Amino acid sequence: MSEPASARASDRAYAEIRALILAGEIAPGASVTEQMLAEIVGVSRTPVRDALRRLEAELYIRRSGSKRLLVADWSRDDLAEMFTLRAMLEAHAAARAAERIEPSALVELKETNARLAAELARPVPDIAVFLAENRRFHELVINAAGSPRLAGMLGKLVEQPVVRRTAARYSADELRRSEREHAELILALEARDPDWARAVMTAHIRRAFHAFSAASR
Amino acid sequence: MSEPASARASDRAYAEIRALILAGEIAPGASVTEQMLAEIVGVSRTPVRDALRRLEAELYIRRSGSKRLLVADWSRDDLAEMFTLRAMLEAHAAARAAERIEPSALVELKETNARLAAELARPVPDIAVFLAENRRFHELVINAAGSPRLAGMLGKLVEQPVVRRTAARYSADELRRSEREHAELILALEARDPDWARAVMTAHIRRAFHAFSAASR
DNA sequence: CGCGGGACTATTGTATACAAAACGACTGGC
DNA sequence: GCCAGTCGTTTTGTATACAATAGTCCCGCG
Repeated sequence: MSEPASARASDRAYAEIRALILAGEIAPGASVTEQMLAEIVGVSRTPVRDALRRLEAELYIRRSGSKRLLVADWSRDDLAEMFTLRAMLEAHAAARAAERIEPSALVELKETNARLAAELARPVPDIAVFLAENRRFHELVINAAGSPRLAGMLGKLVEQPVVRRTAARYSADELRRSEREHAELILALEARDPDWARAVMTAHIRRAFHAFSAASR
Repeated sequence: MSEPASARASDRAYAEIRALILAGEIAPGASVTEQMLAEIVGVSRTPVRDALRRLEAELYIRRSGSKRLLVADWSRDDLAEMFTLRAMLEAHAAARAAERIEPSALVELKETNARLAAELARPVPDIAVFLAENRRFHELVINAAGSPRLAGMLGKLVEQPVVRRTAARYSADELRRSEREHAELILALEARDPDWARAVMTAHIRRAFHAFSAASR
């Protein structure tokens, strides 16, 4: 990861608090105060407030009674909703990408999926590496869509806990399936066929959703 | 408008700055400083910064070179993108609403569209009233979809300048067409037919988009 | 013993002062 | 005359102090 520990205190606060929530170290539904977060991160309340605004916009945090801060606790329905929205938006992104992707981006997609495949081919694949490459792959597709608003919306959705909490439970078979679906998406993008790309992406995400549902029942 | 001038300074700042941008009183692409905004609103920089975070998340404001603040200047492509995303998301909302809308919400929808129709029937319709009822109508549909994330995303998209800047240029005929489309959507929702509802909403918004494009060419 | 009111406390919201960084302009050298 | 480096100014970022407000707890009264 080796982040340069961004100079901005508010960025550090954002990253750190978000990491705490994603790692479950804060406990979903728990109430937090600006003060305690400030102490954890080691900065004053000002940058923490800044970070909280962002986290609130991204639904990692809610406000109860317009005051108290609660960390998000997603219900099964919430997760289903996220997957559904993500499927719709990311399928749209794939379709747009098919119409306008640059050759260089296609190359990068292939390289990324190759790294992902290589990891899976190892005797004991490192899930974290898989997730990183997977994330990178989807990010490339979204960027290729050339729609900043879409990218912004998806940015908030994609990284949400779902992936992290569940990927560990995916079977090796599921992971290889992902890699093959990525490969097919690349074919669709190369063919510049938006309908095909949309369909592949929709199937890819909805399959992941059901794999997730089954695994976490 | 008669807003109760919310107790929170940051809310006032948010509303006021947003209004300035929407009314075009700040000039798209212009650069602003926290200080000057603070003076305009009559509060300190702190709540202004708070408001700016929100406005930034909603893309009313960008940051150049990761520092300076610029008010958004939407290109034709940006506007097309907003309409496209809105059409997709709101059509989805309509489909979900068809499956789960409450009878009471249906009644409210009818009442809202009736008020909208009544306004159009007057000798000189007040566009502001039309816009308010129109907004309310769409809001009801979105809420009936029962998907908070979807509602959040659309909230940011729907109100964006498009509506305000352009509705004044819509012909009376266009406005009546909107009312009829709303009526058809209500039929689709009553029939609990998601596909129908989706199609009507898609058509409704894409028609509005093209009316807008033609009017602002 | 239960209920309401009021003071206390914890927490958020706002202002101000200060630090760091970025932009711009000026000057000196080449 | 042009480029680069540096200094000053402007603007953002952070800390701290203070104000307002919501939540709670306890006491007194019915």
